[in-house]
Amino acid sequence: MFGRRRPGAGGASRPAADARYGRAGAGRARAPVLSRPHGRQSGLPGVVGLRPAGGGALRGLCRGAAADAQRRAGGHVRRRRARRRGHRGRTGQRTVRTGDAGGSGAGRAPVDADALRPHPPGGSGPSAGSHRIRAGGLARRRVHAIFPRSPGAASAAPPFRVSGKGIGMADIAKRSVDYNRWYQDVIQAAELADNSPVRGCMVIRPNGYAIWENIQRILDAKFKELGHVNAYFPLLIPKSFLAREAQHVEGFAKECAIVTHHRLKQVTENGKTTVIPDPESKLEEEYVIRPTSETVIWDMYRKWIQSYRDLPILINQWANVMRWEMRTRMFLRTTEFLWQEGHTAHATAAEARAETLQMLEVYRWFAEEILAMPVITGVKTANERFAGAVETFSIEAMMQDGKALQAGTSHDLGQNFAKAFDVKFQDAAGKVEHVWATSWGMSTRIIGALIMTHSDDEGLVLPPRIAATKAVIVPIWKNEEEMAQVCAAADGLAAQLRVAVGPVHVDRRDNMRPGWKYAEWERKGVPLRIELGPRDLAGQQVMMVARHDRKKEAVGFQQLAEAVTSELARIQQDLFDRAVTRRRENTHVIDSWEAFTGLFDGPGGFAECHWCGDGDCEKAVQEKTKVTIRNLPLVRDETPGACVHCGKPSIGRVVFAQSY
RNA sequence: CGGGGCGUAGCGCAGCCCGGUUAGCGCGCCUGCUUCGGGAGCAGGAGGUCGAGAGUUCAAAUCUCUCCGCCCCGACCA
Repeated sequence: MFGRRRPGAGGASRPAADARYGRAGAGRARAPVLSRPHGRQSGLPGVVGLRPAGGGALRGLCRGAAADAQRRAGGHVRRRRARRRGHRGRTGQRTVRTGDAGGSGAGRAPVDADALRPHPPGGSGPSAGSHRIRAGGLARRRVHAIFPRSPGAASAAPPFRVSGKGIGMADIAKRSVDYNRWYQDVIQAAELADNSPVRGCMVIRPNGYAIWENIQRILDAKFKELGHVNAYFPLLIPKSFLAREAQHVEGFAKECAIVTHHRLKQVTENGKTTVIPDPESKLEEEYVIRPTSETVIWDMYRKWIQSYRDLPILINQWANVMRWEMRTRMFLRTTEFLWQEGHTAHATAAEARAETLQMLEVYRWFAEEILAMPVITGVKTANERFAGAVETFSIEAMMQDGKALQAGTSHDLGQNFAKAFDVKFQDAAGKVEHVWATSWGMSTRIIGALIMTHSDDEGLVLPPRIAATKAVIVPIWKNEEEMAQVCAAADGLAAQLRVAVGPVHVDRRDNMRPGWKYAEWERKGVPLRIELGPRDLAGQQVMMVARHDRKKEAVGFQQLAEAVTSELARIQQDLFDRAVTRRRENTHVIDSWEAFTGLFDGPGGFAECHWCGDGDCEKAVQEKTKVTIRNLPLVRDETPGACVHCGKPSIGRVVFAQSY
């Protein structure tokens, strides 16, 4: 994810990773990330001989298989046609998009977007003598006046903007029927993102951005704990910079947006006024919108580094980047995306390698502990290496359709960029040498992975640790008096819960019924729902319902904070366990080509196979089956065997899968 | 960038083939009343440059051309 694959030849065998830093398996036992590994990584034996790979990249043939799967299941296009036909052919019966028995949609209740917005104090005061509460805009404002939003409640305002029902109301396609459609539907239904007027770019909506903010907050804290600092480098990169590192330019040249002018000019043609780039403002040196920042950063590092005393430099940047992709998908591949890119400079190769592995471990920790997403840490093959890297490491996750998704990468850049940008330092002995570099990144793509790891046919499912709203309280009432009592109690409980578990929202909208609210919060992935009605109030208890398994439990007011805390922990663990189980069930040790093609013609998943280490052999597999080597796990079976494709000797198993 | 599909109200769609009053329907939205423990009911109402631009025509959502966008497939990739 961090970078372009290196298009050209790979290096010879590289030192392998220290197994300490990788967790390949379900990895309940975690390697702590708390301290920087000190000392050198001694040279380690090759994980597998990574041979020089041939030139041009061979790319994601993997899509075809997904397409097949989709065709099998009845694809998008067919679905649409069916809908159209349905309208024409069947008398009066509309074609319903999913299995919703509601059909006519008669059962949809109204929702008011305004209900949760703070109302201006003026003009919303209760008017004496009026007791009309429930209906109508004005009356609704009175409700808010009766129950003013407390400062506490306001500060814990939901990241979910409660929108009108018209938005995100589309039924969600079933995963089993149309996985791609389902993915898009979930994003729409949970209001995570929307298409923008700019091709291939998305608008990240508040619900989606809240997830990104949590990702930023948690990762940023971890980076800083490990000694990194943040900085910001410019969006525009002089075109010539890209050309400095041969592999790098080859990797990125095809998808750069280029700034050529600095001024627009109004022109009127056939009575229409429009704007064009002013020919007189053409730039002498054109700029490239960064596809990644290695070049600008290393140009600066040259100025900042003279002696070993200036090292290491451990800088991270939170930024947007742009890669002109042919085909885009929300979060997974957009023309512009947000990410974090770390760029470090070191005095020794060993230190750089240690940093690379340390950050890989950070990503592993983050994916597994925070996102409840099990990942395989490993080394990329030469074919899949970042353009300009000596070695690329990745974390790979399995999505619910069995395909792999690279969720974070960490690169050992060796001295490639130091040489390209002439960054040298003098060591303690007075010797001048190029510095050693790393870079590592995680992007908004991880949100796509998060969606595809946990969500279900009802909508988004979020692990509590990354969810912006941990729980939502739905008060239930029949009349004004009950409403007052129930809402007051809900506010009190919410205040306690906020202290215990963080953001909690009280959904006091009075224009929709509880059932509607349940469905809405489920779509939006809030991990826990707490129902509180008059009967509960009488018994001093609530009903607590988990989003992911709908487990329902009555909890007394006194035990609530504790119960919610432990229930959120249970949810977090369940989601992780569920994902681990799914991965295990869809991971197969495969030793014959027949079994290999059988797996990927059929259900798909991960295949642990022997591989000879030859890049051409890897490409041949890809061309035949659309399956690629995801990585060479840091912890893996190193029993010798025969390559699953060509039969040549192999010194260990690697992970094959179709990928996003 | 090649192949296919689709752009009509916030969402989902009909109308287009065969050009002709004020462009319809469901949901949502607004107003009122009744409702409220799993997606409420009735009544009234608002909302449209028919993706954009040219062209043909007395007349274009409808026919022609160009462009833009979205979706699927291929190529490419985080």
